[in-house]
Amino acid sequence: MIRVLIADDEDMIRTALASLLRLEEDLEIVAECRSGTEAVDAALRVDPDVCLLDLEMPGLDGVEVAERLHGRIRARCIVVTRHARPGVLRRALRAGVEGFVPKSRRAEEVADIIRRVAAGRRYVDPEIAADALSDERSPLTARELDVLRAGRRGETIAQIAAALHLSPGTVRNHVSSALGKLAVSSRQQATVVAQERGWI
Amino acid sequence: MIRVLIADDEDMIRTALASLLRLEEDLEIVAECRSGTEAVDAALRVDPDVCLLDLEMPGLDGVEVAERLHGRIRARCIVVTRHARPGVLRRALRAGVEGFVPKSRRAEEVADIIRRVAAGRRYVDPEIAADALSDERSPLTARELDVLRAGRRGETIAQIAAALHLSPGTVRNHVSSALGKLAVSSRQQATVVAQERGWI
DNA sequence: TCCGACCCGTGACGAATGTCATGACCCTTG
DNA sequence: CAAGGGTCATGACATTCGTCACGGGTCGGA
Repeated sequence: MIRVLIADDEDMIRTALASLLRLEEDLEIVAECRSGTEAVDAALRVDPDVCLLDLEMPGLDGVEVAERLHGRIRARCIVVTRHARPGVLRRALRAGVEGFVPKSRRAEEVADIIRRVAAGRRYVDPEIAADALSDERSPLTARELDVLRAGRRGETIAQIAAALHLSPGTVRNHVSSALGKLAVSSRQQATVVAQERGWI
Repeated sequence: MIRVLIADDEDMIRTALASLLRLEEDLEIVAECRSGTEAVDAALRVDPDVCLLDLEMPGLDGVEVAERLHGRIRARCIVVTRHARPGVLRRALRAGVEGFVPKSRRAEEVADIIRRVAAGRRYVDPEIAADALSDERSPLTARELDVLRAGRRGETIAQIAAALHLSPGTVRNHVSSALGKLAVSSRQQATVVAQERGWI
């Protein structure tokens, strides 16, 4: 019996998937979560075999959840996303994710992907994988991405600095460096292009 | 037997819903469509009892599909949407839609809503309906919205001014006024909240 | 070993941004 | 008519932001 955690903030898709997966005799849904933080808590508590994580969630997104779980529990993570881009895939793989599925796949395939990942294999959507090979990687360093991510809702430099436990000056240096690489001139523009390319 | 057409461009949610509805003995899925135009064609061809239409679709959106079908066939339409807002609801009702369901509802409820609408009754999500009555309209003026829209990708004040044929000072005044109403302190934050509430 | 990259921090500078006061013009409404 | 709201504009002001130069630290690869 494969024990599965599902996290998606959209009730309709989450409950629909859960109902379908419950019909499978070898799968058991042990947790349904509607946010990233909820998913982390639940995963640490119930210790599932597989986590099916939506990427777009309030608070922590799917990849961030996988990062936090990676190494702490044995669960293997599958990230599901609406906008599948090569950059997101890379970020997910770096976070130790074992499965990557765009929502343009059919729901029927999800059960098989869960079984596959539970069996220790990986699953990466073939189309996205092909794109990822041919596509340019983010020129931004980890810290530069952190800073943009922490400021993506218009937070001030001071707030970003506090959130990342950095000095404001350091934050501005990272920002400035990122702006140069992206050839833009404001943080807001930088977050827009970074999001479009799936780097955040 | 209630004959149902489903239209949603996202394969995972559409196939998941279709599979669930197929389990209901009194429902029959007679068409699955991935775009608005496809939905119109299929509806005219198969003459379903109920159309379950996603709002966010490429080409024609759900409300536009309902408009085109209204009066031509007897099918009753239900619009499903991710971002349910009073404004959208008003538009849907004007288009002759009989059901309005946000994706924050559980999938299990969909079958009942379909039966209800097929029986000639209406279904409007209670929460959204309440919002619509209390009229949560934007406190921003037309110009303030224009300015935020023109700057939503991080454009500078000067660029916004040029785009709207205004003086930079005027733009800053509108921005400042909008920031006060939204209780935020930067343009980027303002665009984030305005977008979240569906005002931009 | 040294070099390069990334990371963290400081300080200073100019430019952009947001705030405020003020005044003008058009509307609509009472 | 008068009052009020929205629009447009100007100028002054403090703050924030992005840039630059600089120094110190770690770490991995040549």
